[in-house]
Amino acid sequence: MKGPKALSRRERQIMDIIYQLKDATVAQVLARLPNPPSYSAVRALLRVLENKGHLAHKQDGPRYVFSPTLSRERARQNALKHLVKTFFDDSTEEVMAALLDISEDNLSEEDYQRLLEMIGNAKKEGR
Amino acid sequence: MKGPKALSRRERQIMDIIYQLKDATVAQVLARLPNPPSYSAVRALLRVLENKGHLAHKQDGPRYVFSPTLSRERARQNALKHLVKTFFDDSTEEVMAALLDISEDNLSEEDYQRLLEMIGNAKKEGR
DNA sequence: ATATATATGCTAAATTTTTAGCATGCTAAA
DNA sequence: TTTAGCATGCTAAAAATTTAGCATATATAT
Repeated sequence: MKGPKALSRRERQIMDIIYQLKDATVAQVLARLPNPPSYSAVRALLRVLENKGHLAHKQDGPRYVFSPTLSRERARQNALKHLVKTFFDDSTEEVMAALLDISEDNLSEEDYQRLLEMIGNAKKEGR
Repeated sequence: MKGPKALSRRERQIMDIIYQLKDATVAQVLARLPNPPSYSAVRALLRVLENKGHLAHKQDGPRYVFSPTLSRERARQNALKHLVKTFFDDSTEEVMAALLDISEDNLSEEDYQRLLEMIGNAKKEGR
């Protein structure tokens, strides 16, 4: 049961939507897909993703609710590592700079304070 | 020409490779592709990406060197924003935590110092 | 109880992606 | 200069993805 890691275009879009929502019904996915195809098409894709082992579903009343099989934490780590390697030469500092750049409008005094503390703690523990 | 943003599986793989290398020849891309196809196949994909406006090439001696049309900075921002939204609920702090987590083994005392300074500066300017 | 709306299961077709192959040109070395 | 080695341009087939449609079940409201 070896799955190739690389998802197709639609599969990737769907996984992203579900990671964002934590879990989702067919209708929720459909509503968020760009150039949305038919309801049937979305169901087919979800079935494919489930067969590939990327999603699982549970019944919720009359409908299915799909969620990722990989934990959010692991998925995050993988995605972040890939990003850092692809766009930032594995430089933590450059990522930090970019992160502060895209965040700055939304950060309060207290937010900055917490960020400083986080790094302070990491510094202590990480040695 | 306005192209749809969503790339196919191979296209995405190739773009990632080129973003990582800044620019690349056919051979370089081929060498890094998982389950590498033929040389011809890679060239075809590069041509497609160029037609879609994602890549441009310049001649370097006998061969082509391909590079992204979108600036590294913009590409970074887009990718980071997408990641933060998809996996971190748009929470800067959670991203920071994850970043520190995957980085901690590689950070020196001085690195931490610089990170603290960066945030200190952002705090000042960002208000 | 019946009609309506919304689900899923399954199948097959349309489209896109991915790939390889052949022809040709340019560079470099014998 | 002739030849071997790579490079590209182009074309078309193979494979995978993406899509829609029909049959059927189930809940909901009239």
